[in-house]
Amino acid sequence: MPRKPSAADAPLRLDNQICFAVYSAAHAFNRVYKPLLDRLGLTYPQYLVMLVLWERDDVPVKDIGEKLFLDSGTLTPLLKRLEAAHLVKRTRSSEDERQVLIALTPQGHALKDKARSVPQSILAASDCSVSELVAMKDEIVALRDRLNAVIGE
Amino acid sequence: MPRKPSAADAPLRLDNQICFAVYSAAHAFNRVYKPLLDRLGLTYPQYLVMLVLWERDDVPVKDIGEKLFLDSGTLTPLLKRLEAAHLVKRTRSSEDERQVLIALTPQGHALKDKARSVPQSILAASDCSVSELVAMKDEIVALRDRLNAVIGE
DNA sequence: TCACATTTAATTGTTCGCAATTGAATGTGC
DNA sequence: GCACATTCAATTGCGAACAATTAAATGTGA
Repeated sequence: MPRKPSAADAPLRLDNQICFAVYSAAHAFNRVYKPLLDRLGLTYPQYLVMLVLWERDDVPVKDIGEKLFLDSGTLTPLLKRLEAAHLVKRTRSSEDERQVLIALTPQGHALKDKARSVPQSILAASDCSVSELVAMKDEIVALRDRLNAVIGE
Repeated sequence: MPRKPSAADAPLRLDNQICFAVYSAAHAFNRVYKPLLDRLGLTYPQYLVMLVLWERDDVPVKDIGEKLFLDSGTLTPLLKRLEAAHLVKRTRSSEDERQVLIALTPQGHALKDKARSVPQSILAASDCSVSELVAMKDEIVALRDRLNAVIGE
């Protein structure tokens, strides 16, 4: 027998879940990015790694992982693919042989110029003012940091 | 030679990307959910499918996909795992043999009661008022829908 | 009716994402 | 100096996520 919607079920309703909003928005972003990044020969996570490296080059895997909240199980194969694409070089640090330093190749540096049009296209797809987006971003980052604080206890 | 931060690079800076905020928040949610869902024997995407089915049972794969923005390449193996866990049953529709209908088993129905504590735990981890979360959720959903609108053109 | 397009799941192959483990390098306390 | 713990990247195994293709069922137009 069909049950009428119960108030007790409200917390379990899909449309009431902020996590699903975030989850589905992440996928929507990914789908908007895909055609843009295809032209650069990058996936979205690879693009994030490149953003890190364009800010600061020659960093250990661990640093990239801390900035992107990813571990070596994700980054090691991803970085090997970037190396196979001649965008980065992986070399063991001579000071600390445990570390692997990731450095951009000339092609990796050059790709930055081709990437400059990407944020503009995303902004257009968002159909939203910059100030609104910045405000949303700050709220989402604050929420993320509160969630991450709970994990680390 | 180290370059000083250039204003022209601001759009490419990781911390300025709303997409990264959303992406990393989704992962943070997933990490908070993991221990809660482990007790139910579900992954987060499986939990989303169960949320859909707890609202309405006996639906074709396509309907689940439309609600969750997922395709059969993701859902078919996921639903087979839920079937292997005895939470759902997959049967071809007799009216339209192309469709596979997904129905909850008694265990699948029963799991709903065990899941009721999950949203409360997430709310606590968010460390945020319900009204703030609802406002954020609505903004994120609106953004997601604008992004999805761009894709479908 | 019959050729044709459309719809629906399933399948294949590639790339993430993470838990758990491994192994080498480094740091430490005695 | 030496046992011990810690750090770091790599590896393995599993579960998404999606593009592209396949195959079967259904719908449509002439």
